[in-house]
Amino acid sequence: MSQDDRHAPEDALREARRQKAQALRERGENPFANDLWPAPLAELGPLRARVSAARNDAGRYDKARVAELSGELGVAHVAGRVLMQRGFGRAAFLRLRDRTGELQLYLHEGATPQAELARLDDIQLGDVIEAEGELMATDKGELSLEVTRVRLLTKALRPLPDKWHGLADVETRYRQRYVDLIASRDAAAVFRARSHIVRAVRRYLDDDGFLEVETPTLHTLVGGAAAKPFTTHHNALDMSLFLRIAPELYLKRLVVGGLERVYELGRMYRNEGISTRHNPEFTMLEFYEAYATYETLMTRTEALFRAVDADLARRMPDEHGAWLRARPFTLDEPFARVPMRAAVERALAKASLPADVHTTIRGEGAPIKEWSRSSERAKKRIDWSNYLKGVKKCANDGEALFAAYEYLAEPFLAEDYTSADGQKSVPVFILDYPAEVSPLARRKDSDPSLVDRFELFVHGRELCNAFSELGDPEDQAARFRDQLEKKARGDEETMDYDADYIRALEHGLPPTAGFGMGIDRLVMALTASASIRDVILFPLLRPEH
RNA sequence: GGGCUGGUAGCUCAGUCGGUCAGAGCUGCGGACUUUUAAUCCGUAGGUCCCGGGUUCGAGUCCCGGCCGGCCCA
Repeated sequence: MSQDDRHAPEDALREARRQKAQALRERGENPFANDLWPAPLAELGPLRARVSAARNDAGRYDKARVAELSGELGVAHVAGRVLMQRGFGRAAFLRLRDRTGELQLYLHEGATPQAELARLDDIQLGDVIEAEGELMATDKGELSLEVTRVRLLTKALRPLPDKWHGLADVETRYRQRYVDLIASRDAAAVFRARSHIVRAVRRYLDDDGFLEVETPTLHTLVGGAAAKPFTTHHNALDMSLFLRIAPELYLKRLVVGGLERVYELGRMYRNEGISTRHNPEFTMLEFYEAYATYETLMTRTEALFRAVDADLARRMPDEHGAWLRARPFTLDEPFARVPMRAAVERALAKASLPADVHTTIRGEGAPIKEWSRSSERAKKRIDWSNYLKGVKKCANDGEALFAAYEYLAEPFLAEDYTSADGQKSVPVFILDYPAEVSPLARRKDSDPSLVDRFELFVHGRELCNAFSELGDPEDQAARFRDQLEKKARGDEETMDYDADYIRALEHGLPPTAGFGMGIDRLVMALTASASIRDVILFPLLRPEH
């Protein structure tokens, strides 16, 4: 505790709690104990599960059935945080939560000794307690522990948020996640889901013979993606370093080295703006598979999504049902596979625009005013001014196709590619990107201006980026040189020339396909979360004060 | 970076046209109640109305600036 805290006037709620703690101390008890009673702890979830057969459809428990089913259980020892408390004369109900679930504690004169009932005076919402008692159901059918012994373990000196509304202030939710996790079941569920999702991703890859590796996060060169890096410095070597923006080039070196199926799941750092879809540090999965193509990886992507979602459904069935309904997309139908050029053409048709807009716009005097009157979409929802600005910066046909895709097609993916019943969007693979915007991908054999690459969009949001890897060291060296030119022209999101990577390629990269996916965005999609901050425990915020 | 929007008790929120507007519920405290489900009932305490200026007889309310958020766009 700092000097300031100690001398600050304490609000009445904290003072009342502090006094209760002091009263305990004066009785020779510790309000911050760690000596639990020696009996082993029963977990609340399993305790509930034990008598689940006594539960009816309305969630009420049958008294007699509970007594029957909990027969040999005897006295159970439980511990957790007090979430609700109702005094009722010489009886009381407490709701207790541990990491596995919640259970009501029922204290009353019939079963609870006077001395134990008196201890309720010390216990408040938010406190951590232990208790002993037998499982029973109340007249109203609420599963309860009929308490014979109770004890405060940890006094909470701060009050919990509103018990009904919880913590609504989003800023406080992000800054004081510990409170959010106590007060909001939904928030806690998202982070449990995240853990299951990450493990399911690992399991999918492990089961298919992929090796998990760890590569450096401190890089001497910028590579593997188009993004601005954070910089730092190593004192002993007096050397500038970049926090990694992608692990790609290291992982492909490992494929050269014979680790033909590798993956890394870890934190990346990009020195860019913050939004509902961007946090400066985020978690990415990359995997590389030798003797595979981007076609292989599309099949894998669908399998991976479905495997992860099925796992989530098994582990969190109740929450998963709610997320499933909240999701604006479905994984039940085949993902759409659309070459970028076709996506642009289709989007133009949907906006009732001429089929050559994306080429005509590059010339002088493009009739944008006339185009924007073609349809509601063209008028209100296509950002012509930024599209035009973007087109002006394009140095070649490839970049122009990409700009057309970005402004004409991508904003409408969610509505243009829907399930058979039209109720939900389907995920869309956009394929065959221009080589100019894909410096690490292999050119298509049938059209060298394009590359064997896809990105996956789930309800219009980019989740994955994958391609058949460029194994030709000379082509790769030329692409690196292009990046240097872009940098010289002022582009801040370019890669450095990585000579060692070229040397690695000269030893021979087997035909390989590689895949990257934002884990945070995957969690957002599966849990129907609106902001990346809802799936990152401690998102970056400006400091308080 | 731009547009819109928010900040009132520990928490959730109301506060009209600038004039008894410093309010409610929860939480806390005191009390009643032996099966509650946001328990109920009675009583009570709790405020830098984000910060700083300005306009005004008078500002939570209007204006300007700042701080910290949210949403959308870049």
